[in-house]
Amino acid sequence: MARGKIQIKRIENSTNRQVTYSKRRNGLFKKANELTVLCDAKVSIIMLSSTGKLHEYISPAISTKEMFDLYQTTLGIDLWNTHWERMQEQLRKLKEMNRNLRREIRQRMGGSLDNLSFEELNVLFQDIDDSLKVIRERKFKSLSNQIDTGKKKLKNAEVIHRNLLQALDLGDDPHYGLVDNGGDYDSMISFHSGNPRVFALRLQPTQPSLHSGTGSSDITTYHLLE
Amino acid sequence: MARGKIQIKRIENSTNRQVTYSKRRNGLFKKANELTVLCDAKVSIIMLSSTGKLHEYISPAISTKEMFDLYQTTLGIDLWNTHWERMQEQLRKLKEMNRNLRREIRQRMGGSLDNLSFEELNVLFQDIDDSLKVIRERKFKSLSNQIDTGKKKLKNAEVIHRNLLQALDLGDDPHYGLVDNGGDYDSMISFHSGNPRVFALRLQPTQPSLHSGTGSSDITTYHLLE
DNA sequence: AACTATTTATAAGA
DNA sequence: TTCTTATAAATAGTT
Repeated sequence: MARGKIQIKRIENSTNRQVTYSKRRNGLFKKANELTVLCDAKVSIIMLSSTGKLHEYISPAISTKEMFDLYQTTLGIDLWNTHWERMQEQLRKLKEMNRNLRREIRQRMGGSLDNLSFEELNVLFQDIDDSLKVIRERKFKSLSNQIDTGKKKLKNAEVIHRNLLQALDLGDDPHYGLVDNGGDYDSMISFHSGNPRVFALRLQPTQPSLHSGTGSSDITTYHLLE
Repeated sequence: MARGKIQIKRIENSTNRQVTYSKRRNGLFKKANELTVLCDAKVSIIMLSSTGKLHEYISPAISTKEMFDLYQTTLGIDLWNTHWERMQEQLRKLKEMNRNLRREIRQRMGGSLDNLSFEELNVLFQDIDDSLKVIRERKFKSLSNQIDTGKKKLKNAEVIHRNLLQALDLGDDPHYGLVDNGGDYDSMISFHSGNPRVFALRLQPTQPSLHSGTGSSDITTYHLLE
């Protein structure tokens, strides 16, 4: 528009493109501000340059958030309102599922049985009784595994012990050769003991702290151009 | 800027103001579009006229919502974002809690036992065994209640039957007086039968239909200006 | 960042 | 609203 007409198409020279972006951005913001004043209008401009920088113009009488809200209200509901509602629905469902799961556990623990009929109680009883059998079997299997492991470790220890005796008998070479099995003897009979319940159910305490982030950001706001 | 310079201040004449608004809006959008093409940038403009009309320009390669999201991400978090994030955190917690509840139930049903130590299995077993005792007691109690209720209903039926016989014997008054106990005799032995499990656990199917709203609104969008 | 020849935008009038 | 046009403003290319 000066010193020669230009085609409206992407400027290939990168430096040139950035210079033009900067110049025209200022032009655009100036025009936006003139419009704001002359016509008593509200304008919000958000720009993203090809280098990823964000710039903003907002009329003095309004905030960008107000503009967003206005935009959404005018348009209808959408944008992220559907997301919001979908999320709330999901929350509701999860809470309900949670309630049901807790109830089932309570019943399996012998609580909240007042509203169950005889037949329901019977089904519940059979169900739990079956589970009990499975767990009993597991217990025995686990026990026999522990015993096997114990036997092996004991055997191992004996071998090492014998080697030590031999070494002491036969010489004073401090390197005993075979002794790299890495087994710690103490662990032989130490069962993992910890919290008595399988795991704790904890009601969420809710309400995290309010987030209050500050710090400089990538955005430049032009509130007024002279 | 032509036929005389003007002061940049509110145009008092209303018609004039609107005309200028319209002209300059077009100018602004045209410039925004040139900028978009020349500099490979993304621009979002939202304008509100003094008469309350909303107008929008958005670069072809992006949507207004994306621009909003970008704006928020770049700026930091706020606007509605804290709400959003708090909600997502809550969702995450609920899901985790649900997972744990399901695991506990699986274990109580004799599944997912592979990672439990002997001692943990033992605790689980005792726990379930205790629950079983509670439920067994409940079962018997429920049964004896059922029997008691049955006896009472039977007694009641006998009384009614006797009354009926008396009424037939003594006269033909169709109103039998006492017979308004409302008990239906059939229900005497009908236990509530239905689904055999106490209640069904159902994994949420997720994914509602995509929202596709159309319809006219108060906003005008200029996607491209020649 | 400044300059300036030109192009573009637009105020006022029709 | 749209067109016209004299003139103000914006800006491409250069320094």
